[in-house]
Amino acid sequence: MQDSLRTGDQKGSKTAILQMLRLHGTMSRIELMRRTELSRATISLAISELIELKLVRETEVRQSTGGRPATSLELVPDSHIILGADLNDQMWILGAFDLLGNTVGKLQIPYSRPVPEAAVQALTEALPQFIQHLDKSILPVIGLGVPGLVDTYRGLIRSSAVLGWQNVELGEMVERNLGRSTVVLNRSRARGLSECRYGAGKEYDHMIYIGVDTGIGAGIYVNRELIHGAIGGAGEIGHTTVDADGPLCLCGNHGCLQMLAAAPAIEQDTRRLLRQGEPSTLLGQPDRDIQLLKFPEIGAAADQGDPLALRVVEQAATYLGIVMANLVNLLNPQAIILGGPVPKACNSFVQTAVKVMRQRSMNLLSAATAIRIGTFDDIGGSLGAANFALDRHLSFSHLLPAQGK
Amino acid sequence: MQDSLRTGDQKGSKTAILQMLRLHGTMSRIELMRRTELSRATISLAISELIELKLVRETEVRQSTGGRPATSLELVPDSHIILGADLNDQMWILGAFDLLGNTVGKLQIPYSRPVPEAAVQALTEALPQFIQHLDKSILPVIGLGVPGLVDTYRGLIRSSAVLGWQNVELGEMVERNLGRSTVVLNRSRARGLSECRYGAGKEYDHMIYIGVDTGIGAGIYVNRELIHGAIGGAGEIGHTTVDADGPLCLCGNHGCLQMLAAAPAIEQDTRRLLRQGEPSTLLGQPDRDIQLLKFPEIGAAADQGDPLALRVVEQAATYLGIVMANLVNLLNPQAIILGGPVPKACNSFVQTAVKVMRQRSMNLLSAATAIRIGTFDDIGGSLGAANFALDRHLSFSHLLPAQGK
DNA sequence: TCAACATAGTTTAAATATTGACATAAGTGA
DNA sequence: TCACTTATGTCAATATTTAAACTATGTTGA
Repeated sequence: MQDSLRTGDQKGSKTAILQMLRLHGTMSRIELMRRTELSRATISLAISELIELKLVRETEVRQSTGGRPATSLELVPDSHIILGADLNDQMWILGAFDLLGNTVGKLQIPYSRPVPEAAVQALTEALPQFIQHLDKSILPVIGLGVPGLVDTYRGLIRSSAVLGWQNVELGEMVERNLGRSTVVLNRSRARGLSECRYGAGKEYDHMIYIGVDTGIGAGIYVNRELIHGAIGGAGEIGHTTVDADGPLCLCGNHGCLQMLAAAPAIEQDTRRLLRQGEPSTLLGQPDRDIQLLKFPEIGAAADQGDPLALRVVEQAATYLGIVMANLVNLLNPQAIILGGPVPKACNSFVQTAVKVMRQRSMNLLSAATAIRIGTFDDIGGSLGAANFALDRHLSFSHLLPAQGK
Repeated sequence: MQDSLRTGDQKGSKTAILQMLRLHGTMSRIELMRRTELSRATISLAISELIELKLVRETEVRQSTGGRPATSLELVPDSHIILGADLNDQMWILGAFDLLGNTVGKLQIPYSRPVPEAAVQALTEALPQFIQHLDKSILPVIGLGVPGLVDTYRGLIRSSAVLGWQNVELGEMVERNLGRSTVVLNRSRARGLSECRYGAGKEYDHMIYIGVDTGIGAGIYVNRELIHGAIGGAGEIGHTTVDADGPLCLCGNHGCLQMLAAAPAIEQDTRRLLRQGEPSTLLGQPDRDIQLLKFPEIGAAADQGDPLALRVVEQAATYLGIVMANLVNLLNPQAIILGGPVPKACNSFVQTAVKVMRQRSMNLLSAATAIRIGTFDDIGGSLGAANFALDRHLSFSHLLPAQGK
């Protein structure tokens, strides 16, 4: 788990090419030449061998640009399988994926008690049967996306409010039980990585993912790779202070973003206003239990113009928009991907957040920033975690014929 | 100017070794082996040749750790010279540096009129004489650190409030006049790069530089390299919104950090309170012209316990501290370097900013973040710009004997 | 004091990787 | 059709990298 910090060795043109195709998708030989800074001859030779090895394949012949048309190349999707899992407080979502990010297997694994041992045991018991179905070569790594602050370099969950765990050496526990190299990262970062490589962000080299669910998490991607920071904690956007006098957060500070803009905040504000007697279509039948009102319904009401819901949603989205503006000024991303159920279920939330972001960020930077809604649902975390594990561990050395150790 | 995005080609062990020594400083052969992921043999051979070429030298023999002691290696400082310049609204500060970051020449070049042509002309006229003194090999690049929003990939100043310039193709202008490859970047990012490589940040791989002067700018460094973002605008921290109802900024938004925490804000607040008749040691003689009161004096008064000055300084530092806390949560840096005259001249400013930062960021992340005061004075921008030019352009291919093109 | 061990660095032939230069392929437009 | 453009293939020549055996220089403890 505690490899060096570098992602993917650059040794050998074949490795470099595979890495490039994995991170950036389809490319022609000429494009590979430019991006890898290798010669045409080297690329040509290496590609022949990789096609021979059935790791790469030609797809379409493109439009001519005035000469011989280029041929697109991509990884052969069904040559190898990678595994990833996304953890929440009730279950794992385990996924198996090919090298193009397609899901080839998915399984929900509930665990009995809210303790690390139970979670690890459930995963350990379920995995053998899960991978039995997959007759292809499964790479000997697994990535785990978990909520909370994770020291990725040590596979250590430092602290997770969602799980109620502290200092859990999850990486080592799983590695011992599963016998495969294990990489642990924050699940928002994992979900963002799947968007970055295969989803809404796949056109962008520099992007930020923001997941809005019961909390708010983020991932920052530079050149399609995740930024970690000192201990793997980069991206804790949910604890950005947006209102110094705001409500107390579990982290000990006041006015953290996720106390003001995540789904629970929207639900609470809505209930409070309803109790104060404000009119709203959300009341419906008179015996309606306000306590059962959940976000999807509120978001839908806002999109349909219900004034109360709209007001609450816009308030929350404004906070997010301010943080997004700061992100734009600070990191100048090509795109921000808004993921998670809240942006997906509520268009007015997104509209407001983006409007505020555009207002409050520098025009020149804002103009260079695209906004997209996340592509993946609950499988995104597993896909991203699996990819991250591959980033960290193999760099395809396992796929190529052995030459020396 | 519009090379590929990659920094430094990885071709050849010698290039990789030189790059490693340049970015990370002194290292032994074994450490180089680990960080470059090359074999001992390769390192050993390459180092021999590099010593032969007088590009690398052995320095001390270290303490033994239970076996043969390692020998430290570093770049030979006086083998080559790089050039950089830092622009403000009145002059260039031109510098020449060796490969260890030592200043071997410095010159202030005022320019007559506040237009790009005059600035470029002044630089063009002064340079030949400046480099005449330096009898060593001067690498054919120059880096320019300028205030404002810079599209680094195009050498274009998009917009600079300090200079009053818009869409100036400075890179091309200078390149044409000087006949050397020119790289333009924001000067705060340049100043931070000098701290990152040679100054207060040289122990850290992941750091953030914040310069507090008449404005506030920043640079973000991951693995000792500058993060650019989509158009080179990453680091515009001065326009972070910290008080949505705050004063109007030149950028068009309200409550930007640099309107509340930079030197002019401190000066204005102090004057306002003095005019309101608040007691302070700053008044001194009764005929004192309040309008002439400048930051260094206010900072000194705050450090000596003057209540008015302290109050103003602490207010400004609190805003900065909030932004620093957000930076810690968002990027999890190993260190934040506070540069520029304000932190340097006023200890209480720093104390307060750090205190607020520690309060408002996640404990686990804050505990991993060191705070340092910048090392360099006005030469830092030139040094950083020169380094950045080397990062972008040569990667030492010019230093090694030619083999092919 | 000396053997046993630990860490750092060198040398060699042999294996691998990369390239320049030239050849070929497949399109466009007059 | 020819002249031109862009993309790709081939191969001998060259450059780089490595495994493995060896040398060098320290510590530790009987």
